[in-house]
Amino acid sequence: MSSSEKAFNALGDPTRRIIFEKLRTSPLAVVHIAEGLSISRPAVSQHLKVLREAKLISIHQQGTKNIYQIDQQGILAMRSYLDSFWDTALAAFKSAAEKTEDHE
Amino acid sequence: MSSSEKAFNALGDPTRRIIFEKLRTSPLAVVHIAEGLSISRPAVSQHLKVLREAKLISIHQQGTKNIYQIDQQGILAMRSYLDSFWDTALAAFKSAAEKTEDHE
DNA sequence: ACTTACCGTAAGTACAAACTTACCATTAGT
DNA sequence: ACTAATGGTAAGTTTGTACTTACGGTAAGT
Repeated sequence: MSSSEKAFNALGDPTRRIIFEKLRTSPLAVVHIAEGLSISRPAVSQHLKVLREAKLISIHQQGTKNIYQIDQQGILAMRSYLDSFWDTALAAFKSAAEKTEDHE
Repeated sequence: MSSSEKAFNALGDPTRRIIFEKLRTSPLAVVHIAEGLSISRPAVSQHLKVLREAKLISIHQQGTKNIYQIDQQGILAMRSYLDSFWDTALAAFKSAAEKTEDHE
């Protein structure tokens, strides 16, 4: 399973997107990530594991707390996947358009 | 449900990513999209609906054939979502780093 | 008009994965 | 040493969703 595949799978879940977005402004401990969420803390832990394996977040310990923060690797993987569609899709679109249109 | 949310949900499924990638090089009719896939054609139709509602693909008819092609809207939505993480996550990372490091 | 090719939708099933509770491990503080 | 705080994992349940088959509907060809 490629890097971007894991990332797309991970962000395919709404709850994981919410968790991911919580880390946008600053790193957070698990307790704080779980705050306000309607699911149990173990469920949050399981989501964090998926996000971590997709390299969308990274962890570092601080005493008894596990601090999670955004990891750029996963984001980069998704970006380049999407970019790989960009030009080729545009070319495909053009060639399709040129069948009905005529010049320029 | 926002535009990017639908797109992430759509590309969260491996089969839909395969279908999406099949359209990378050129637009295709449903029959050709289903070729080589191990699922039934109606299943493909259902996936196409999800991708279409996420604005990741668009459709245009050609006789009795329904031709699908990449739609840039969905890709753009995902890109800007990811980009919105870019700077802020970087800033968060920096501020975290500055606590342990000291200058520059 | 009839047949063939193409494809979407409905309804029901089966399975993956998102949950829960229960438990255990580690660290910090007293 | 004991307690409290933090959080990961195991096992089992439940639910969402990716499938299937069956059907209907439209367009093109004869």
